Amino acid sequence: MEKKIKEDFKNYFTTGEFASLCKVKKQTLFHYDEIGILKPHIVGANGYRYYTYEQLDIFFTITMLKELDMPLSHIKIYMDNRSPKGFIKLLKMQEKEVERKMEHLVWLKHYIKTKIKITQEGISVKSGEITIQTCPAEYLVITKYAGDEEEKNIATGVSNHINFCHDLDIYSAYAIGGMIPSAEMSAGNYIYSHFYTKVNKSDFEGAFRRSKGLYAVCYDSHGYDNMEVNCANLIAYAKEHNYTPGPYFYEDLLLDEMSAKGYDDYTLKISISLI
Amino acid sequence: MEKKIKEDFKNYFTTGEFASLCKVKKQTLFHYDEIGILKPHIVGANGYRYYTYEQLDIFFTITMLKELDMPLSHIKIYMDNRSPKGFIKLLKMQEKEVERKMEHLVWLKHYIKTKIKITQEGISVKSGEITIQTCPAEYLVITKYAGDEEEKNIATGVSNHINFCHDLDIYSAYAIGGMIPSAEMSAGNYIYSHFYTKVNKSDFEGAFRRSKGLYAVCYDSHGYDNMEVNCANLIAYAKEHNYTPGPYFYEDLLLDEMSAKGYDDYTLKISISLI
DNA sequence: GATAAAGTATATTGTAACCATATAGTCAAT
DNA sequence: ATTGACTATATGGTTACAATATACTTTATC
Repeated sequence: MEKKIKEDFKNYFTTGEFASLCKVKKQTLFHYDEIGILKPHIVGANGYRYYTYEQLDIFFTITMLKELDMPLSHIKIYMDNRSPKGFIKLLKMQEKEVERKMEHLVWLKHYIKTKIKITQEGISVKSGEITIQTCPAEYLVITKYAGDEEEKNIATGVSNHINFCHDLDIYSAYAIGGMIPSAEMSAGNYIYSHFYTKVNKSDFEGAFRRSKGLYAVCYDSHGYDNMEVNCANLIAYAKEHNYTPGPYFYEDLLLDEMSAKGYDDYTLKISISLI
Repeated sequence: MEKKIKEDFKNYFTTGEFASLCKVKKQTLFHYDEIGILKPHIVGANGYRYYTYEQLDIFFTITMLKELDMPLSHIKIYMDNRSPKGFIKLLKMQEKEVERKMEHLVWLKHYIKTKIKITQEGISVKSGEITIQTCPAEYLVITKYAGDEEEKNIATGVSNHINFCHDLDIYSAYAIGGMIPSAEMSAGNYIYSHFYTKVNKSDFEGAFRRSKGLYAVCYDSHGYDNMEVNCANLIAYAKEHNYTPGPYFYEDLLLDEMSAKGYDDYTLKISISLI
């Protein structure tokens, strides 16, 4: 009797063997058996599961589908209605899914690279010091931030800006920046007039072009507290050197909560064009 | 008092608002608060959570890390020890992760395309009919399947083959094929001598080259049952047409359990070179 | 100013796709 | 015959939330 069983199942894999070939735990196979997406080809009188080598390919295909985020429940639905034509249809859908994922990864890579650049700039600066930089043109998606004084608050302004960007499918690695009219500043009001998000020219037709040229730039690695002073310093600096300060301060956040602990350690960049 | 609270929190987002900007459920923010990776900037006396717009960027960065399969627990560890330099280190690691994922997707795409091709061939064939095909050269990773008769069983042979392929980092979209010596076949034995996996020439230096040229090919869409008959027919056909049959039958599985329900609906392809 | 509608909080349970562990039966080898 | 290796089922745990229930706050409306 023992001999007989051995003979019968010689060409099959036990759960452990099959799992090892699949490079997964036995548990996974139990689970797949239970939910019915990959049942052993036969089950012995002893309750042992026996798999064929053809089933290996099924397992790998299931793995592929899983990697493309298809839930096992959907795989189950497919398996219950499987057919050669259905399989091709499924594969073609997955092919598109792969392409979507690739595009997303390309975007992610760009996002990461940009974050690295921003953070490196944030690390390398001296706080409070004013420098003159020749900046290339930059493109900004901007939204006005005004409304009557009563309603005015940064949250709704930023919210509007974010929604505007989302509607345009724009998700930048840059934090939201703020524009402060230098005229208002001179009058003693540090008030945002616009919020912006840096984009590539190609990302949005109607992007605002921040012209290239000379900018007076000041960094501050102690958060927002000295912003007014920094702005005043920039204006003073411009006038001292016989430049006319441009109409807006640009406020950029370089180091935020992701690398600094608390508002007081944020690193900000303020720039104003020199004319 | 009410007015006071309103004033205080005017520039903050409530959980719901913040969630909507992040395009997630409030629950997610509760969860992040609970595990400590993204706590609201302040919590009101009423217990309400208030988030700043700067935290949006944190949320998106966390999302990015999550998409690259970093568990929230690791993100938490990072957040507890965060620093600008640490952030750059993290980002550079994620950049590599993106590249790994892209490579995998390239492979996946190839895998899917190959599966489509195989399945389409499987669909389009007429069962039992013998055709002559001019086949291009193909490269196979092969492992011998012999040993003394006692130990001989398909499971261990296939297992050895799989492990051999895995060691070479070869994961083909092709199911495992079998080579049957035509001499043995003529003697009445349908016995595999080798198992093989189709690869690209570049995948493996030592790949066996299945030479290009004429092949007699027979498909069977009713599983393994008629294999011996099909092989005999192929030999007969070759001789009839004054060809010498090559040394091996190649047995390929085109439609398996992934598209067919049960052994009897598998579609197989047998080919033998004509000399 | 009262009430309803909308939003927020906590707490509990549920989900997917397993993993870990415990207990018990089976098989293979000495 | 017994040991060690393997199998089975069953139960609880994990991650990253989602759904739901209940209670409290705030906002909007009459």
